[in-house]
Amino acid sequence: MKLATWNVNSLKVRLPQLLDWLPIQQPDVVCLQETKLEDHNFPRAAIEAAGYQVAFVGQKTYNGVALLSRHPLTEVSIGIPGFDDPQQRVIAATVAGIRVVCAYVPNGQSLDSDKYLYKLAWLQALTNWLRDELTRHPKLAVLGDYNIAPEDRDVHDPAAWVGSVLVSEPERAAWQGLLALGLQDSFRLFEQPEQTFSWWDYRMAAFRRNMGLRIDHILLSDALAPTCTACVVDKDIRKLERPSDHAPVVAELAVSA
DNA sequence: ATGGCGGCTCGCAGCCGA
Repeated sequence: MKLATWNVNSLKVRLPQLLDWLPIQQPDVVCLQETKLEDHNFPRAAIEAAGYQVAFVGQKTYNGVALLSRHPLTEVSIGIPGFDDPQQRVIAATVAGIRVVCAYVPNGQSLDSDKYLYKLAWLQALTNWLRDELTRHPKLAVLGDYNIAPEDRDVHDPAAWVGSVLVSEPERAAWQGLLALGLQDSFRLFEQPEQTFSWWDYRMAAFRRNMGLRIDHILLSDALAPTCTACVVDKDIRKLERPSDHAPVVAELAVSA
């Protein structure tokens, strides 16, 4: 069972890349973020023709998430229950007995921004919800763009990023709060090349110079983590013309679908 | 690194992302 997450930064623009990529990686489940599409514009037919069921929720211009699955997708839920949020950032479903949550955590903009306070409140709401969700679904996977680089080794130049959004202590504390629920960072279950990132700024030839951050993650519950056999960042798609600024993260589980 | 890119919008400049 292969799980993937990818912030596409506009599914309208990235759909051809997605359709090319699906048969190459052959993921069982794909979580997409920043689809930036209203539901009536979602390319359902093209994705179903590629062999995937799909659940999605979106809005114009910003945000928007989708779940693709080669297997039946049940118990679809949208948003964080009890957290009133006009921004479409969460969709969840059950696939082959695994509860899969697709999350697009707010960016936060800067530490003195109202958006930063929203980000921290949002992360607290996510944490509270996942605590409950884990009691209902011990086999839980939370994939998405967390907009948090958990440690300095997830940052190309930690000194340059001190005091910045994505690396601040409150954000990293929120990340630790998620782990404390009984979730594990699948990427760190394995030996990994140093300077492995999942996002690179479009500017300054940042990708070519590998000036990136690791902010896209696959968290697996304690019940699921022992089944994980690999977790990698798939950089190939970031090398294409007109790429997303994010690369997909892919985890393999030794469980049958 | 603090810009420089790229995506979006009843666009033609400004906002946002990260």
